[in-house]
Amino acid sequence: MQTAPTDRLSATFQALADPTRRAILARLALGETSVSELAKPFEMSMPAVSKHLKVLEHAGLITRSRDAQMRPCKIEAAALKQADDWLEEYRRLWEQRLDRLEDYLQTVQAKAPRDKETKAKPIKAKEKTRGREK
Amino acid sequence: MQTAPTDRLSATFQALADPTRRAILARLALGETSVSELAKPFEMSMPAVSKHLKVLEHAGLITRSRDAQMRPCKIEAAALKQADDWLEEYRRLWEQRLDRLEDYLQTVQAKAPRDKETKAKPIKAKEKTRGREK
DNA sequence: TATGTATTTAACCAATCAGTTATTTAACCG
DNA sequence: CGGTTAAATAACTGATTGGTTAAATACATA
Repeated sequence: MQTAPTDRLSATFQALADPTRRAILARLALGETSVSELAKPFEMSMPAVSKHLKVLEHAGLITRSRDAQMRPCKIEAAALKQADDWLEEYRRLWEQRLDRLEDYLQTVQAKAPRDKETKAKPIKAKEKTRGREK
Repeated sequence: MQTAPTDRLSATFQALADPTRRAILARLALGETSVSELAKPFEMSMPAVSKHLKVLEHAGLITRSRDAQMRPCKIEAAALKQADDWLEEYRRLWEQRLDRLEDYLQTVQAKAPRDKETKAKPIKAKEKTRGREK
C-alpha cells in the first residue's frame, strides 16, 4: 500500500500496465458492476482482484460506491484523458511516420511497372493530417 | 501468476509509468541523441539511465544504433500509437462525460441560482454528440 | 600498444508488486 | 440474535523494479 509519492500520470500508466486491470476497465466501460462480477472472468482470488481495484482507484481510474453489501465500481474516464493528453504531444511523430509510409507506398505504386491487369491508378492524394483531426 | 512474456501493450504502459523515462522520450522527440546526453538532466548514475533505456527499448519505444563509441537513441512512435489505439476505445467515455459536465454547467448558469441550498438538478438530456469534431 | 571515452554488465540492495490463504468487517435477512 | 453474502484487510512469499558501485566492453586516437 503506497502513499503515493508518484505523480498521477505515472500511477495511471502503471495501472494500465496490467492485462487484468485493462480487462477490468473494459468490463467497466460497459457499465458499473460489483467486485464479484468483475472477478468472475479471472482465475485469481478475490483479494487479488480487490488489490487490482485498489490500484485502479488510486490512479483515479475508477470510483466505488455502496449498494447493500456490494461496492459497485465505476470507470472514471478523466484519468484516461490525462494519459491521452500526454500522448497527444507525440501524435505528430507517428502520423508523420504514417505519412512517410504513405509516400513510400505511393512511390512504389507509381513505379510499379508490370502489373498485368490493372493500370496503375494513382493513389488518392495524401491529406496532410492523417488519423484523428485536431 | 502471469509470468513470462508480458504483452507488448503492458510493456509499453509499464515503460511510460516512470517520469524519468517519459522525460527521456520527451527529449528524444526532439531528435536522436547519445546516452550521456540523455543522462545529463538526471541526478542518477549512467547505469541507471542505461536501464531505463533498456526498458524503453524492450517496449519498442526506442531503437539504438552505433556511432563510434556512442549508441544514439531514437524514438519509435509506433509503440506509442498502440497505446493511443487502446485509449481510442475509451475516448467516447470522457467525451461523453465532458458533454455532461458542459450540459450541467449550462443548466446551472441558465438558472442563475439564487438560493444556494437547492440541490443540483438531474442532468438534462443532451442531443449533440460532441468532442473532437471531425 | 596504451589511454581515454561511451556505454553496458555484474552484483548487490531496499522497496514495491502480484499473488496466496486466513481472518475480519459490513450489510442484509429470518 | 445468528447466519449468509460481499468485500476488505493481514500476513506472508517470490519476482520485479529502480537504484547503487565496481568492473568489463567497444571504439577511437596517439
